Amino acid sequence: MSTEEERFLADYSPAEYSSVALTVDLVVFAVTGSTLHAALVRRGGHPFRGALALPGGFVQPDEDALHAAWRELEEETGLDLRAHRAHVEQLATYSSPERDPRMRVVSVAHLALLATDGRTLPDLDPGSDAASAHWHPVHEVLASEDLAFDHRDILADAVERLAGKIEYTLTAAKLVPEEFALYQLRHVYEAVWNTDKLDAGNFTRKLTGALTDTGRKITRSKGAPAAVFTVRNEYLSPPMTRPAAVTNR
Amino acid sequence: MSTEEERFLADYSPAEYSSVALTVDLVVFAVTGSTLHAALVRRGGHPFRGALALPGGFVQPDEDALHAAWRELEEETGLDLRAHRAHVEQLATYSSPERDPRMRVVSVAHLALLATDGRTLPDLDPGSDAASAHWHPVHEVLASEDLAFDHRDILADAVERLAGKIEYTLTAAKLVPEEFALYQLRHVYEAVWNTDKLDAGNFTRKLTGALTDTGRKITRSKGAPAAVFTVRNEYLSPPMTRPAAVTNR
DNA sequence: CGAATAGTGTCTGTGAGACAATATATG
DNA sequence: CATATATTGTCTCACAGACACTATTCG
Repeated sequence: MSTEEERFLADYSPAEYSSVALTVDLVVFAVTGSTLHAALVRRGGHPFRGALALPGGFVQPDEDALHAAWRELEEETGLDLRAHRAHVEQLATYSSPERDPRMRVVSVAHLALLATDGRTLPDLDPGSDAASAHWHPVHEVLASEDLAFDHRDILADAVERLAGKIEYTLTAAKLVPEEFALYQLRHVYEAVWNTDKLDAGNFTRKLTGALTDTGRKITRSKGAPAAVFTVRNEYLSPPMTRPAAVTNR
Repeated sequence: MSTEEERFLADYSPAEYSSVALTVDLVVFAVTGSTLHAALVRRGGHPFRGALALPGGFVQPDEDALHAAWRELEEETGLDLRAHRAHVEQLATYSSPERDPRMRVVSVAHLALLATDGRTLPDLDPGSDAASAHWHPVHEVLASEDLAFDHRDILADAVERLAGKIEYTLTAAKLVPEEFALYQLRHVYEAVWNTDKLDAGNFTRKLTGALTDTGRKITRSKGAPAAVFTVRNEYLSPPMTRPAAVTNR
């Protein structure tokens, strides 16, 4: 132990000081259609063999947790982050002494949002090892699947965080290309809130105030062409209101 | 290193694994009048000698961060938690490798709310050592004082978290006795939002829906007696709206 | 043309905010 | 009585939600 550390410990009384292994766990979300998906890993080894788990890894000595989250996002999913718009933010820290039966591991969970066009999910490194990540529909997983460690809690917390945050911010736009039509954004809201009751007309009216119209239009298979927008204002005022229906609080 | 740990590390590739010291930092809030106060410690030693800092301490091997926060709340402030209603929740984790110049310390910051009657602040162990905590007005400290480490960021994040949270929950009631009058709750909102523009009549109307009237009344120095309420519903729907004025975002 | 979709118009109910009015306490 | 305060009443404006309507595209 260095003298610096000894002086440090002298600051504290009593000096019970122990070290922990610090990891990040990632909740990686992407949307197709009106379904929210998460990138999950099937565990090959003990403990929780065969169960689904969140991707993650150690925080290194020279980086903070957010940096580790970005690095692991690239390493564990095999994503080319130059080709995909991505957003990462801290979720919460899980520190129960028993959360990993092997040793003390404290994990700073992060929320990662990947932009999609709403039709296909980003490729998750098909060539990597057996423990590579695959997309799973979130609300179905939460309803039926067993998850390793405390990853069910983390995943549920992540969904709730995102569901709440898109009420008063345009965080939903992180799940959609930089330029997007309103139906894409609407599908994100439906996917996160697990509902289909969003009136397209009212949705348009409520959101256009926070967006910039590029003047361009795009067309789907059928129907009138939709205007293409970019985000003007990160905050929504007044906020969107989540339908009371499917909300599981 | 135990065999368990070795097997554990084999899960990861590459196995760069390092340990960190894990601490909790506490943002302890209480309200008198319409002013939000935080319990802060004046640092005696290097680094940041003389600067104000948040109370905190190490997470011990057998406890999680929340438990450590409760323990440190009692130890560092000398508060008798049997005599004071208190609420503690996790805020965020601060993990920059340079946040403590002496060694790698990762801190899970927590928000602690102490109930007061709005007239006096809880006593902060007057008999303890020189580094004992004292109350400071939060918005003044943020405007003028230097804080040690990254504690200014943590304190500002805590205020913003609380300011946002009382918009859609009755978390403000954690800063007030279990049974309270509406003016007490209104003062909490004014203190946290750093404003005085809350109309008493409208405030009453908006909140009574989430409260239970005990039927009893209390009287201040002058004026009509105020009804005494308890919390019925933890969530506010529709939410309170924060006045645009003083909000510093 | 028929089907699907985008965006606008319209109506109604709810609630926020401003402020007046009333009731009730103290000194 | 003068003053302070709590609570209710009233009015207006803004907006959410429901839904009809129009315009525009594809097949």
